[in-house]
Amino acid sequence: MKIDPVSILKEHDLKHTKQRVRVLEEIALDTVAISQPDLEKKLGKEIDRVTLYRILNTYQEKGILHRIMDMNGTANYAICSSSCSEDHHHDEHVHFNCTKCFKIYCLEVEVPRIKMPKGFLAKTVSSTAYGICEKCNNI
Amino acid sequence: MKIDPVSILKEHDLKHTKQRVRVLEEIALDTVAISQPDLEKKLGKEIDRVTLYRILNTYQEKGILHRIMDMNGTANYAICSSSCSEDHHHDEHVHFNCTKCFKIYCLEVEVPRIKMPKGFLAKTVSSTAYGICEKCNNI
DNA sequence: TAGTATATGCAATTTAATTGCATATACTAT
DNA sequence: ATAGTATATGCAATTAAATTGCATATACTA
Ligand SMILES: [Mn+2]
Ligand SMILES: [Mn+2]
Ligand SMILES: [Zn+2]
Ligand SMILES: [Zn+2]
Repeated sequence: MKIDPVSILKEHDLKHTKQRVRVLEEIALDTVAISQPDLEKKLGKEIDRVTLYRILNTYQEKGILHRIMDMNGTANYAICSSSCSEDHHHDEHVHFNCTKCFKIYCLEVEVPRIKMPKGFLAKTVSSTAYGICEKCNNI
Repeated sequence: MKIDPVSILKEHDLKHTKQRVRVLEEIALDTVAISQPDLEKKLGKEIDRVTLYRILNTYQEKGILHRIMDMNGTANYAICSSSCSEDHHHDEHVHFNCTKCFKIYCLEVEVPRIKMPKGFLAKTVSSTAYGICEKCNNI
């Protein structure tokens, strides 16, 4: 899937600023999710820390990015599927968190349906597998 | 299941201190997991913040508690099933995170088996459902 | 091109987590 | 019961993460 930051911004009625474009570019570079700390490092002083926080929040609200928390409570971000919108995300795929390289993959695997106990009404389910990723397996 | 802090400490070769007992008591009060911030509030100045961090860490390592991260990256703690040990946790049940009261429940539901793509080796899978809990449903 | 709305950067706060060290406490051996 | 040893605790200091307020810069509209 090709990412065009500029048109993504247009589609979501967001102003076109170089910081916003930059963040999308950086995240689109790799297919795996990127952690907020890594993102900060990559961007260095191109973008103010606070601005980055704000951009990531807006992107998440608008359905441009989805946030995946890793086992340490660190935020990771990945591009949403094209069908996500402000009101509703459609990113119910399984995530894979490598315990060696710590990368987080968005797998093309649907989150399995889970039968809830009486009284509990599940709206979304998140499912993360922890283990060794394909790259780390081949080393 | 009845919780006896003192014997739990014995079983795991941990020194019996009033702070450790206190933490276990507090967590055992409710069947739902308790968040670290809530725990801090409850304990007030009975226990130093740093000590609490350390106690929670050792309990987790020893397989006495398991940690569940909520959607905001906040740590929540719940008693482990009796079969958990230092080397191996057996807490692969589904968690339910209420989006209204924010409580986290350990459900008696096994995490479903997920088929991994070639190359990915899953060791554990975590599964959390978000929605409205039984209590909030009845209000 | 001027006017308006909002995004950005910077400084200041607030909150969370970690580290080092002196003292207190639990357990062991006598 | 007591003394000796190991380690848990509390406190102070650091480090790191996140939030807020506000002045200025920038993008879009008319
Ligand atoms: Mn994903
Ligand atoms: Mn649990
Ligand atoms: Zn890996
Ligand atoms: Zn609830």
